[in-house]
Amino acid sequence: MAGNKIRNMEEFASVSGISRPTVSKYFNDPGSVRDTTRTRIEAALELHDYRPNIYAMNQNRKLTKNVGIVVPLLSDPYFAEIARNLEQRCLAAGYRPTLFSSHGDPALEVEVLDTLRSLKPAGVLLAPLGRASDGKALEKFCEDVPTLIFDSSVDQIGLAFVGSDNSQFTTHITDYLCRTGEPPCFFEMKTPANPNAHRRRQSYLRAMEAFGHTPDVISVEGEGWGFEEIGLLGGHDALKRGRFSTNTILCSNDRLAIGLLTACYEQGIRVGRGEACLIRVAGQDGHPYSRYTCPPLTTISHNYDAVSQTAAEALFAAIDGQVAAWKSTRLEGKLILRDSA
Amino acid sequence: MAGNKIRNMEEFASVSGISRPTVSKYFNDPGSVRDTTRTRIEAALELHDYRPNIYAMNQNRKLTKNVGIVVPLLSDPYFAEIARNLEQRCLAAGYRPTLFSSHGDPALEVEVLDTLRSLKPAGVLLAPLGRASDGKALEKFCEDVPTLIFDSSVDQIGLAFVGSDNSQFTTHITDYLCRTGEPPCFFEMKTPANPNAHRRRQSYLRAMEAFGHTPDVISVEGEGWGFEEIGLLGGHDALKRGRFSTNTILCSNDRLAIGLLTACYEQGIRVGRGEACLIRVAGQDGHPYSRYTCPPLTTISHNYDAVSQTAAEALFAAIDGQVAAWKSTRLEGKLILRDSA
DNA sequence: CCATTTAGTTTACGCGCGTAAATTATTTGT
DNA sequence: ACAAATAATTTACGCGCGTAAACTAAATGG
Repeated sequence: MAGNKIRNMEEFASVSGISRPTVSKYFNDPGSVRDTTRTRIEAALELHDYRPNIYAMNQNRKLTKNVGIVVPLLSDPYFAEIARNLEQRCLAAGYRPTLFSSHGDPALEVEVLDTLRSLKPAGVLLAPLGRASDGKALEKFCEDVPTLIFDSSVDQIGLAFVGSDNSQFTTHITDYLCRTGEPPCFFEMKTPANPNAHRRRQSYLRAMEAFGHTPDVISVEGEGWGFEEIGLLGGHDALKRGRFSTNTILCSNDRLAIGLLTACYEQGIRVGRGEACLIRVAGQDGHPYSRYTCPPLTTISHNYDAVSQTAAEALFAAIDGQVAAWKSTRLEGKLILRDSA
Repeated sequence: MAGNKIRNMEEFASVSGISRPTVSKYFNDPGSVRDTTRTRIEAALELHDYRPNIYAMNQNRKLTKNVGIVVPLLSDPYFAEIARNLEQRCLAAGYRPTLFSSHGDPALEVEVLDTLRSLKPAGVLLAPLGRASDGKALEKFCEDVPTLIFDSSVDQIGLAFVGSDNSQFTTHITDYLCRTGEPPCFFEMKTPANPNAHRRRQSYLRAMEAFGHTPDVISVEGEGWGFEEIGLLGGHDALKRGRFSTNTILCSNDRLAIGLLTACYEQGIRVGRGEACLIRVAGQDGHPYSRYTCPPLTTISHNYDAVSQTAAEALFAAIDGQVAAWKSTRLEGKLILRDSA
């Protein structure tokens, strides 16, 4: 870490007393050289602070160590959190993660995939935009680059899919709400960006039927990824019109619930399970901010750790050449009881 | 976009009827070749869908087109938003932005800078962690790589600093609060991660003095970047102990305010400017979620656009060789009046 | 201790492109 | 139309490393 400027691997090899091809092997996989050799190289590294030129490294390597992580919207703390989690796992596994956000824009998503191609990544962890995605482009990309799809699935593309079991989410929380009070209405976007939303509505309908209740779905207008805003406006409208047939509202996702809670507040409608409360509101996702709504939001949370671990490990296995048939893994969520329902 | 696989620039040059060095020139700067030549190359591009190998490109180029964007915590929507803004500007200017987060960890920040070095970026837009940053490491990095510091300044390192005028923020919103009700107490973290927090406290003290009021600073315990949590716990504690000497609380930042609002809610203390409200709460930053708190948060907002535009343009100018003495640009914030104060 | 396996060394080539120098072709201005 | 200026071509080299082949040295095992 201290000394002389080493300009390339040749020079570093000579000062470390090891031949360049062996040093090269070391940098590709430190475990592939003998202990004594590794020790000598690492001793030299302490003294001379050399790092291989990544451009030269990746130029001819069949496989780089790059891994792309793509999320639909990085400014959504849910995706930011899962991206962070995936990033750490990539680093721990010796890969070089690079983070991309589609910013909610299908055209940008395609551009991101294009950029990613030129990085020649060993693999990609991709959470598609969903409905709005350019399906053909995604499919083509998955043919060229080992890609694991997470969060929301699109056909059977890529190596595999890992996400949450949205049906279980909705069934479970609907069950909870039914057991503890009036059966819930379902508050959602009319044209959701994400396919998970459809699964959740279907599960709500099935669950309500199974429990012998009449479902009531309130679909609000609004395009794009500004869910809080949509929940706020749609919530105001639905509340004013008395659109909710029971005193309990299950939101399709937490961000929508955050907007709805604000609408309730602004209309002076007290939310929660206490005596003075008029309605109950629950969300779905376990959004990082759900703890800090007023009242704190009852929700069913993704298992962030398990989703990212399963996704990362599946990708790494595929990169290591372990072939596996396409499969879909959907992990259960955990109910988080707070004051809102 | 349709056809044959072109393997390298040589092949592409031959199918486009232009010599390779000229094609190389084109890719480095499309404007550097004659119109007729550019047209021919672009026609060939339509047919053959070729992109230069970025690793080979960057290997010998003195300057890559890479730009690093580093923020302290990407899961904070404030940083996510400003990062997105900067990213777009880099793309528009023909650079290849890469996003990094220090995840609130000084050790990770150093690692990020190390990774960045190996990318040989043309420039870096860096928002340091602040107090916890390894100052020596930052300084050394700035000597090696053209770096523009934004959001929070650390000495006089890098090309320049661009951020918000935190003194103006606090003075302005303190003034507003004094004019519309009781003068505010100041709610902050005892050991804030960010130097902006110190500026804000100082400005609060000065402003209160100037207005002839007695300042009251409530500094709560708590380490790290979980500001909402710190605001929640510290808020509960301060409320229970009656630590606030007036009915108005100015928070050092919006995330702290979000936690405090939750604490107020949980203690049944109604917040706002209405009749039935016991206290007023205001924040600082213009956090993306501040619109959705209950009540919606009165705050003073960063000028996201202006900050990122100024920062990006200053960096691009420096990359283009325009030398300029180090300077600090601090942009004014805009008061956003909502129901909380 | 010798035969066998495993790891390191030498030598050599090539990846895809940047870039420089010398030359030739094309565009300007007048 | 011709000289001057500008742009493209040809030729050639090198960047820093991956990687393959043939060889030699070191570890292993019975």
